[in-house]
Amino acid sequence: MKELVRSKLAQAVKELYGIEAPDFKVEKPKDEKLGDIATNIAFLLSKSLKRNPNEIAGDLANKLSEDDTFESAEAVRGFVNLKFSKGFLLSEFRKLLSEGEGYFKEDLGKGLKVQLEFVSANPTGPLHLGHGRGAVVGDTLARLFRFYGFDATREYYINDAGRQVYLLGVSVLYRYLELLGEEEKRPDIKELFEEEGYRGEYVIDIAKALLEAVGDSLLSENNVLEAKERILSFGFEFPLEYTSRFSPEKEPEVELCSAFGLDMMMEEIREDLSYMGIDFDVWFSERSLYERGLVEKLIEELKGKGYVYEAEGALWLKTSEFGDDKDRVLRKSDGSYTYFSSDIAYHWDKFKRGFEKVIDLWGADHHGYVPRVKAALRMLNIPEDWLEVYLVQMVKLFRGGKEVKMSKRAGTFVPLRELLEEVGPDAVRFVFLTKRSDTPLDFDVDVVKEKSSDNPVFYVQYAHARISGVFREVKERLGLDPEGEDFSGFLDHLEEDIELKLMKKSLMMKDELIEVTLRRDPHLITYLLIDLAGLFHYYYNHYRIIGSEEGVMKGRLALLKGVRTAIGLSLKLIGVSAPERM
RNA sequence: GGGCCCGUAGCUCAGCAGGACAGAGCAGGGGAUUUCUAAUCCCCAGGUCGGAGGUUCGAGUCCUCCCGGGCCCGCCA
Repeated sequence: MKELVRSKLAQAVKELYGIEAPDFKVEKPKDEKLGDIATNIAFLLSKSLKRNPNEIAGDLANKLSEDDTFESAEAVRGFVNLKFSKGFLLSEFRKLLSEGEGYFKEDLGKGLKVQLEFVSANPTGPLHLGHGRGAVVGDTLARLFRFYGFDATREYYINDAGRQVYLLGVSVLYRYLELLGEEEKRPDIKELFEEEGYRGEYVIDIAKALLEAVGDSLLSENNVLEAKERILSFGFEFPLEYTSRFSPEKEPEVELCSAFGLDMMMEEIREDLSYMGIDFDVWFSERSLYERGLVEKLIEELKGKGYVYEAEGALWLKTSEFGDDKDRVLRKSDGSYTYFSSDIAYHWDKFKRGFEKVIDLWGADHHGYVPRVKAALRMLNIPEDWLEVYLVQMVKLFRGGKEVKMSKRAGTFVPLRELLEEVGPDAVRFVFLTKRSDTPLDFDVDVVKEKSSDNPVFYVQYAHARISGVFREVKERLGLDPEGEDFSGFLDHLEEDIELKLMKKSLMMKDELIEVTLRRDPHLITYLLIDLAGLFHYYYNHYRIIGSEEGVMKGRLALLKGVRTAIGLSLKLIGVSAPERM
């Protein structure tokens, strides 16, 4: 509707002054008493027309009051305030009723290929709350992008290369030996585990599964290949991708533990995500970049452009020439590559795969990492605005008014699964979207478990369920079917201001969702939902549907149907269920 | 020392590509239940938008400085 108003204003400016309108704002006024839509256009025109803003606003208001889209158009202190006419709102609302969710659609993306990379947690431990938040924000953005005509891909980057994976193997092996009472036999493993190992209980779980599958056959290095076969034939319910690819090189027993650990962890991560309703389209392996020689190729490419030099036995990239604080190491003096190298290679690969826009969600602790990646991309002649990075801040969990800091299972952090099991995916998703993702979030478990208006998730879902309840009741008592029958013709019978307001808010949801998408602010959807649900609850408490005069009742049923569509769609876009009853 | 983020009602936070008297929920006080789900609704009270300057017709929103809090500054990932 904003676009419609915008074009009418631009048209009016042209007719009145014979000039093109500047880039003006069309927005909801802070105070709804002022009207439905306001614009600052007169302020912007006042300079070029050399006239007082309020006079210009007056001209425009006069012009627009002739338009039957508007009930009124007024100039107030330089603003043009517009109020939609009842006729216009009714005809829009009828469109909503006949088109359903389709009414809210718009082809903004025109098929633009967008990739969203998020979560990408190291597969060396369970997902924690911060990962969950990134997952929800990323997935919601993906849903919005798809709804608005973008060709969006969800991708998870698996850091399955490098030292962390080796350390996972060491940790699993140590716990395995411990289970057999043999840890003293490998002082090298014990020492490394104690210094840098993963200490969470989940490693013991992996070791137990391993022990069950292979018995003590890993005690002797000669049996590693045999152990691999035993794992593969043991009948785990998850794909043993890493294990099956494993081939013995140096320290084969550690490597086998790594591979098996990766398989188990990735399975757990996939389960958590899918429990939250998130399915990735692509699981991209860091290791595959090395296997394809892409990291070497990248370095050759950068060398060819003259951005690489050698110093102190390492290979450096001149990122400082592109806005970074200092140059960064690509290849360490021991010959291994940094995470940075593979990460540039990864983004280079994304570019070559034809993504026209890439959005990364990273943990906020990576913020110092942004300039160097952007610097590298510029060296590769990748456009500045191709990559958008959003940082996701951490989540603190509160229970009984106190912060929950640790978990036995994960060690130093609270695993996402614990929260999911306690409050369910709907609450988790909703609450993760109640704050801007780049600021820290406090998650109060107790609030979300309450079944009252204190709990925003239930509050919104309840509005949806209530409408469904009315529809059920109408069907049973009167044999009417608001879902199937078309009552939109009875909207004329509605006389109350609040009914028009409910229509307006439902219709405006389209503009709001579009703005949320373009500004990448998915958290605002929860506020929009609370707002609309609140207005509905008020209405429900003050006006009866069943028992009103027949025309009014049918009009109200049509109204509720449209409101439910707006709520249902918004819930769907944030991935929260819209229950028929509660 | 440098960088990023934050500081809005007692609490948790919206609002920040400048705009009209600063919003919501919770907590606090008072009310509504012969009813389509009270898992709801209504009313009241509550703020010098951390502080000081600046830009502007107009600043919670932009700029500078200061104060307070969090996070990051590795040939780790």
